Amino acid sequence: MSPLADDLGFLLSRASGLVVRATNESLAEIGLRVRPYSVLVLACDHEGGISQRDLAAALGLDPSQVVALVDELAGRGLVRRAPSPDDRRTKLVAATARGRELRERAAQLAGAGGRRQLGRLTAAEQATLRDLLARVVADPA
Amino acid sequence: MSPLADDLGFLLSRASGLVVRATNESLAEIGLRVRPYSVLVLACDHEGGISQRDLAAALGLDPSQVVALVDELAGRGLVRRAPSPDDRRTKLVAATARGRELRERAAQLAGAGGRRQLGRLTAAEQATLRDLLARVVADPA
DNA sequence: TATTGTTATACTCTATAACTATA
DNA sequence: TATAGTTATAGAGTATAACAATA
Repeated sequence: MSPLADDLGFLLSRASGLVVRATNESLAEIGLRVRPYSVLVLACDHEGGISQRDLAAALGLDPSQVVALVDELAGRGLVRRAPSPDDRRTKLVAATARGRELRERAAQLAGAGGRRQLGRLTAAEQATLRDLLARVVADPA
Repeated sequence: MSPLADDLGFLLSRASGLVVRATNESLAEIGLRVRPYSVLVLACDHEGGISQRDLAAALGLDPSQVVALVDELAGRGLVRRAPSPDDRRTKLVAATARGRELRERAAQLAGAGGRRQLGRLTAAEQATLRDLLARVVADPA
């Protein structure tokens, strides 16, 4: 008999929706949205490139969803697909110089967008929230 | 090592996605999903009915999205639309007896679904999470 | 046989614009 | 003029199934 405003699942999806929307609005200035941005971040942070399978796992997406995201970034010259030297099935997605350059600006914009909602919490509270959510999200393996 | 794993916005949308999916899977047994379920809850908790405009505000949706949700529940005889005595533009959405009956089972199922992810936190931690999210979500007015 | 990337498809969600009937 | 509900539409997100190349 708990009212909706106390429902953790509802609060979670509401908070997520607001933060994603605010972040998308900030990223619009450089023609990015949250999903492609997160792909760019992962590509930048893996020097030798990251396979689409690993990309999908890191983002919690199905590999089939990753294709269009990489296509979009590759079409803009922000990442490129390179065949893996170890396994010819695998394509390694790596950031280009332009991609790395844009990533810095993107990170600033994304941060500013998120703060429109999350700035209501102190730094300590944000850290608490981060720890709690990390445990909710963690793979129980 | 993943930098995204420290991003609060990413964690939020990931956690929300997992909880919503688990809840939808649980609710599938009675042919409901999270959104229609939340409408049913609000209809049940407002004895005299709630206007679609207030429903939209409470759920953070556009009024146009509420129409199909109410249609679906009304089509199953779980809620009904009644004209407001005060304003003939307004329709009050109220739960039927069948709606109230199903709501109890639905709440059990939704709770069980959410616990598949949120049960990793103690009750105290869940309360902390609830308070933090409530502040992120709150209207700053 | 199993896995990586891919295509295809369908359904849900989100976001707007515009219309109607009331106020 | 403004508001409540509605219709319509388009784009983004989610979920599966199946296929080709490779392991």
